[in-house]
Amino acid sequence: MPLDERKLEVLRAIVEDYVATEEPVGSRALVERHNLNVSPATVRNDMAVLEEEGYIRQPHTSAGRVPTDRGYRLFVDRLSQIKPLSAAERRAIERFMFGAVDLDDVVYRTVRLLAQLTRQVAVMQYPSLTKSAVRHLELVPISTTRVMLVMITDTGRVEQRLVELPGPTEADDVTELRRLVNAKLVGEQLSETPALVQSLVDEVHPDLRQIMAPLASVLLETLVERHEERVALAGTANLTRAGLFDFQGSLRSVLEALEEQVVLLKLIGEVGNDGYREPRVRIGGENEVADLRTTSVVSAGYGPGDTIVGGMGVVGPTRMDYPGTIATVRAVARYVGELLAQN
Amino acid sequence: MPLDERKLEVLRAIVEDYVATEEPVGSRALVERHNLNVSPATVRNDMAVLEEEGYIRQPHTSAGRVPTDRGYRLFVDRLSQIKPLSAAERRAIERFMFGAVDLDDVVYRTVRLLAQLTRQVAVMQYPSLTKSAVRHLELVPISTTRVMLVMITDTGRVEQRLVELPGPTEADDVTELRRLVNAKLVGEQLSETPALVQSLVDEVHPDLRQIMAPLASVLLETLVERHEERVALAGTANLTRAGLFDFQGSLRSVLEALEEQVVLLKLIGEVGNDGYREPRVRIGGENEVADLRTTSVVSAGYGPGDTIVGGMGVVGPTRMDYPGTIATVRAVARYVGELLAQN
DNA sequence: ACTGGCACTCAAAATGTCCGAGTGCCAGCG
DNA sequence: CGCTGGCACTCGGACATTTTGAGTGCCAGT
Repeated sequence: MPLDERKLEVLRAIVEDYVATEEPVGSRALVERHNLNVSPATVRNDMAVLEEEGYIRQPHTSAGRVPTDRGYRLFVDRLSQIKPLSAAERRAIERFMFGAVDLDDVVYRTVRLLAQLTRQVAVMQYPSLTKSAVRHLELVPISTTRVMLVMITDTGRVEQRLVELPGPTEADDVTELRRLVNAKLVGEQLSETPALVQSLVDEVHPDLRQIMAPLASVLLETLVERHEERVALAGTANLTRAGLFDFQGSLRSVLEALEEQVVLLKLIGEVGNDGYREPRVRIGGENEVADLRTTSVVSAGYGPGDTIVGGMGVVGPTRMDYPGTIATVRAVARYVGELLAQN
Repeated sequence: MPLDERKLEVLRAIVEDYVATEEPVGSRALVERHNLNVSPATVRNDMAVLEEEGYIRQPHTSAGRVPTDRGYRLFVDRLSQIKPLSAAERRAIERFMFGAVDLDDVVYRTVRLLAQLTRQVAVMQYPSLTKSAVRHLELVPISTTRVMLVMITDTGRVEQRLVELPGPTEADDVTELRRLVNAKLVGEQLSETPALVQSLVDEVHPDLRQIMAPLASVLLETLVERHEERVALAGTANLTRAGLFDFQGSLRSVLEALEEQVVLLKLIGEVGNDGYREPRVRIGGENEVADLRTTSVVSAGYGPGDTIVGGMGVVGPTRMDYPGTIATVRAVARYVGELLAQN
């Protein structure tokens, strides 16, 4: 049965009231607070239909109704519109981010900001390497057989790695290597580099090849592997606020899931993959991570200009203020994007 | 009144049982489980004395006894001896740490290891800068008016900072600056550098002074300020295990405290200051952080050889297995120290 | 100095009672 | 035909009451 206008209105009212009060909402309370111009009895009939269709349910007979995941989904997709941020919130964002000194600091401030504004757990992926370009490569001799490789990307990120050389090496040779490597790689997207590194090894003067080999393998490691997989987290204390009712007793497993960086990446990271940066909402069971089936996730991609270098988002109970949260996540993601672009 | 041998034995038994069962322990249960060769009535008398002296207390009349902070303190100081680690635990440490690729990875693995072994919340300070020495400074031109300063320390840590120059600058000048800065600072302890930076500004050729000034201030910032203040955290999920009984409802504030990096530093960081690296135990109210009055902290310094570059530790309910926890923290701190020394 | 016995206390669990919000259904109304 | 008011019914939560048992303190006896 298609839901008519009023039934949708009833669903919206239920979601809003339940989010606000945290208590199952009954027909009387509903007509009192929202001015649907009908009687409780009518609402009850509508509720019965909504329940049949799986949008709401009763915790027990003779209790009020509570939205199901499906109900929230409908609400998010069709019944809500994103609240514009208040002026106070806009100011808070600027104040909070003002004076960030380096990339780590930006990330750190952002998660805390998000956690504070949404009063939920905030997660943010460090800018992914693969989407950024090489700005400079530095080779620093540590001893005659060791060199520290330092890479700086255009997102301002710095990676370092130790390289063990096969034998004692002249400072001049190191300088030459530095020149070669920079000439070849600076300005390139990281994702393009593996092929280039290979050609470096092939083209290099035979005298240097022995040294180039280990350097190349470390380079590859630095450029592609691992480590783009870092995630910052804040606001776990907010989990206890939502507390015992949501997450019924599974608070522990939620915390555990949040500590698994890999899990978080899956959650937040895949935002960027489709090149779509607008907030995305996953509600309860829609979530692939079993431990987070009692939570909803609102995540968005961020990055300078048109590129997306990572994701950020918020994890909270399914009973959350979706319009507000979505708006906040979007605003913060945009702001950080601008910040990165200025660099 | 001085406590005789048996009363101490009773206290030890109470602590051990309470830690094991999480329930107030009564006189009968005590004589049954430990073979003190006396009757419950006798134990009751001893308990009365222990209570008078403030080592134990009753949650309510007609309940068993529970150790107080003071009781735990006595237990830790005089009644317990550190359990040697089991072979399995030793293996776990090695297996877990094997293959760590860089400093960040070592820290990350260490906290997770600690959290897992102790089944509590683990905290670890990133190796502090002040105790380490400058290995190399690099200046990378980003544009004509911007330079990226990269510092590498002998603990393998890398710090970077952007420097805004007052005007367009020649590459040659940058090279010259790099030479000057390195000549002056490489090999010096970070704590010694502020004076040297000042002399750099004074001694530099007047042509370069204009450029040196902003560089110097950023240098100072990088060398001393902030940022040595980073902390890694793991195992917050373990808080829920101890759960509702300990931390009575203050779980939230504990989580909040744990998110405050500054607080954690105070907790863990001061270990190194006295140059003493053995585990230190702070029990309940002994703790200076108000939000952590319901917890105990076991912390130790770590570092290569004789120097201490940071602290690590464990936060848990006062009702914790002190001998085991102390042993684990000590062993892990030592292991990490050795690891750093090998570098 | 220790023990067994006894009266007493009190929190927690079990049981019972009541209340009201909420429901489903139905007959009547516009 | 859709909405409404009315009514009987359900059931969880709040509250009061009782029961139970672990634990205590104290004292007289060995």
